[in-house]
Amino acid sequence: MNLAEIINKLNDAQSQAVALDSVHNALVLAGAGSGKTKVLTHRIAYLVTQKNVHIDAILALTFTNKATNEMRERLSMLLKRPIGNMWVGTFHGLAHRLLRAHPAAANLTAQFQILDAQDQSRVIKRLMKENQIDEGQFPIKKMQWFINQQKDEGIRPADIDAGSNYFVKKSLEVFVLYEKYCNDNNLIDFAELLVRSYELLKNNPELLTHYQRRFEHILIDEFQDTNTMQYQWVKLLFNGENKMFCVGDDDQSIYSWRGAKIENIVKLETDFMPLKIIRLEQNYRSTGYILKASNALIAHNKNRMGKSLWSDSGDGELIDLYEARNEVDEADFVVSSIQKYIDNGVLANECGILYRSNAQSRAFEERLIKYNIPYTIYGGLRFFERAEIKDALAYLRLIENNSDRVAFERVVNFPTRGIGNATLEKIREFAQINQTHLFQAAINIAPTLPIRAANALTGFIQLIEQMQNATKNLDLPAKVAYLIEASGLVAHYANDKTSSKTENLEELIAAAKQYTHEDDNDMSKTMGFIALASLDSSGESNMLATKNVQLMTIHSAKGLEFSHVFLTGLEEGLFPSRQSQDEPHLIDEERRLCYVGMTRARQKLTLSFATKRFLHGQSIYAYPSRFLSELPKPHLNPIQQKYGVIQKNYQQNDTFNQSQAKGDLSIGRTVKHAKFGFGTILNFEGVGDSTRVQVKFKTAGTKWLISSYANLKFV
DNA sequence: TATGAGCGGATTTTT
DNA sequence: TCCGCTCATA
Repeated sequence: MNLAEIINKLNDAQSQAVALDSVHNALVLAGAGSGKTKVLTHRIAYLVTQKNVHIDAILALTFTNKATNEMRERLSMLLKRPIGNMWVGTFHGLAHRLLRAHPAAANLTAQFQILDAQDQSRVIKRLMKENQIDEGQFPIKKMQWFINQQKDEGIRPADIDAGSNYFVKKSLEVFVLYEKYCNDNNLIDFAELLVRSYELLKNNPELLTHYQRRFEHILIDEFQDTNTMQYQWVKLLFNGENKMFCVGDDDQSIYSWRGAKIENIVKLETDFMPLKIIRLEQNYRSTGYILKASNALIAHNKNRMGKSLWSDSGDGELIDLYEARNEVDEADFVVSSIQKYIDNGVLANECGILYRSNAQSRAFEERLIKYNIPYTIYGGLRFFERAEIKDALAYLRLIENNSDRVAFERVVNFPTRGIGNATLEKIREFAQINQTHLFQAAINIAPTLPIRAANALTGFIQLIEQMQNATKNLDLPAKVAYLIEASGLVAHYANDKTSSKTENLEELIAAAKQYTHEDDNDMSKTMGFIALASLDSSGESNMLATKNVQLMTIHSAKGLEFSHVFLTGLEEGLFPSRQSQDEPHLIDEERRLCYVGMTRARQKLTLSFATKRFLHGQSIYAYPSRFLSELPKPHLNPIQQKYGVIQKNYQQNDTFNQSQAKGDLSIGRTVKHAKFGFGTILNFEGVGDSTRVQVKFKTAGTKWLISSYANLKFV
């Protein structure tokens, strides 16, 4: 491939980035639809074919497996060869690879296993029960959140000073128990993959030097999504000789609640000098009005790096805006519009229905069914997260490695075989005292048990041993095929005709057949497959090509595009969500989310909101989202409600935060509550006796109150 | 050990 | 309202 071939189809900014000199590190601010993946892949192709950089000297990091797969595919096409075990992967995937390559130096045995979020929760739950920590007071979710948050920041229990905060104290206690459990059982959770591989390099200078020298070029996708640990991780690999090439878009940062730090983009300027900032602002995706409206929206955010998308593809159609009476009306409008598009030749899978929260999908589903339009909903359990799949994998793990505790606990009594809690406790206790693993403990303890329990347990031990023997010489797919039968899983689900569990188990064999094992040389094929199941739980090497209308949250739509997009539920309290209402920085993130949603559309964008919505078992009245009033009116095409209700001129509510009179209630007004004291009205919704008021109290925090009960006094 | 009543909680979820 | 989880019961 020659230079012209690489550069030809790029615009100025893109080719400037691709052919950047060998002196600078780069921050490429790539707006939505500006050809970010193209720049990344072409940069690599440029380095390899023009600068004679060896492909092993390149480290390319993404966040999702989807992005990784796409990049690998495009790269092998550009380079016209398979890229095999080139270091192109997700942060977690490559961290995992490092640990597999050097387990001992990372204080792990070679058989260490990944603990996914579900397993993690189960472990925490057990530990809390064993140590009499009350789940009611200290919810498992919160404990799990606490632990992961610390790890994402690279914080170990020893680094935490709980002070006098009882909740932190207890959380720390759980953290300590959890960490001990993981260390004792060779378990690595997602966050730990990063921390541990970071420590591996940090504590082994010669290893670190090796990788610093090896990776002459480090490229990172979606840089705005890096968390503290990921930033530290790449910073550690940077020695000043090698070059960083970061691509990101601060306006599309929508995961700060998961620990992503937009500030990392700013830190680049000091930590990776000399840095060249390149902006990709030409958009190849959306038509003019969509782009201008999106620009206008995001301009309301403070602290941006600054960027303005433009396009030469013309204004296109105006953005439709529909005010629905309720969520059913909204769904009917959206689905009947889709029907019209389809009738006019638009492919159903080019229509995307986007919403803020999963609960909103229901109304759309019902309408789609009514109109007989096939649809696909994204979200929910993914293939490798399904119970029956995890059960099968647990058998596979146990056969592969008897000492796998998580696997043992999962299937020792599933399908049920009469091994109860009492027996299990004895096994755990024996293992603890004798410093052995559960399977060995089971073997030792079985003869000492009462006859029924002894038989049950011996049955399980023999089952595993027999499966081990039978599968010794089988390849992976045959192994899986054998074990789903022999374990009794297939039989267990056989008479369950309502679910697709049996089909899923069959599907697991297909997944095993497809698994290529090309880039995991440090593991056996079986181990590689097991790891893949944790690291890429989607179970699809590529996004399923469907002909269906696509329904998903805006978060999951990031990175996707549709010719026709419906961005729905644009109501205060829903989008932006109620939880973000008091916090300007959270509102900014909601606004970015809205920006992401809008910029998914190529040709046609339709926005909608409902004045009344049935949510959590009650009707909620809501105002149109403030984001709507931030869009330039000339770019919008308000659509008259189908049932002839007079449309309110919501655009008059230009600044939502300003006082909106409603009887005595007005936003910003000071009130006094008998118990909570003085406060300011932040918001209110509903009418008559069901009016709810949000008040920010000076001392009692922010609360929603029913105004007819709260007896607020105006001051 | 399988089922159902009763409960609390209900944004978003890359790995 | 609806889902997931716990606990009591047969």
